[in-house]
Amino acid sequence: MPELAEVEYNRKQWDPGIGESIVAVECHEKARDFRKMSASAFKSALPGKTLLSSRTHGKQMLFEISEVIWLGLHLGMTGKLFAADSNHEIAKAEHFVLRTPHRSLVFSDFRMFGNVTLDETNPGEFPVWWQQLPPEILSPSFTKKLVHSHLFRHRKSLVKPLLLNQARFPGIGNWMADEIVWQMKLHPATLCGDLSESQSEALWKASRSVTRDALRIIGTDYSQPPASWLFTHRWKDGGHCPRKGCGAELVRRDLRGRTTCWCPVCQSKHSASDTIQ
DNA sequence: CTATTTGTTTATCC
DNA sequence: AGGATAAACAAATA
Repeated sequence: MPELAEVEYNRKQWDPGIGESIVAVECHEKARDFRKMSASAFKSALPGKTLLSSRTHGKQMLFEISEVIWLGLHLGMTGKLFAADSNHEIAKAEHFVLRTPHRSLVFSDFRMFGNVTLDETNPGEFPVWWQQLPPEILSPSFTKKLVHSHLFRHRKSLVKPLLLNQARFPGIGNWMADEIVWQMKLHPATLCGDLSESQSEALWKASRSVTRDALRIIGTDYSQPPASWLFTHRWKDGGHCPRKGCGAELVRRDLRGRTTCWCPVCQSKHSASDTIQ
């Protein structure tokens, strides 16, 4: 379930291996996750190097490895990272394992929508693709004005699909997008161009608060969010709106290819151009 | 057996 | 030209 908070949680699962040397790499040769490189090049690049640090940006992860190699990972739909014993046996869905003297760092992804990259740079430099990532939701440059310009540029788009656009809202995924519009009482199929000035500001604020709360609760130890979040009620039919004094039955419907859950009472349509088929 | 899935890229259309 | 959209990708689970 990797959106930015789940990605941050997964990144930390390899922390026990920071500072350790990589003595061997095992991988499944034809794993689709190696779409931008060959598995054999991947296998030979890392032994003898040391895992130095890690960071996330939205749903992207970047692991720094000695002599300036950068391991980029994306978890796709079902990717997971974990640390296991050094004698851990590589399973079918595990696309690679980094062996250190003390443990195995595992990348597992049964649906294979993930992605693996290696980049080499000069000391002190990040890979070009990393430098070009858009401003993170909680960064100072993710301003109210920036969100407003996104809404204007994509004025013909529906608001929920825009929230899933990684070039604009990096790290937001399906449940966070639903949570954001639910929090601001906005119908997910509202046309971006129909949002008022105050709704634009509310969208900026809600993006940031949902991001902050998700990182705090899920990103630290994968805790279950409280029952006051839409999150707790959105996964199957028959859930009820957790907002105080509401309790209406939630609607679950496909919106532009993604299952979307909203409260028909709190998030009622408010313009003729709101369409959901 | 079928329907569903927390993501992204690609092709196509406008 | 740039943006919106549906389809494709793959495999497990209900």
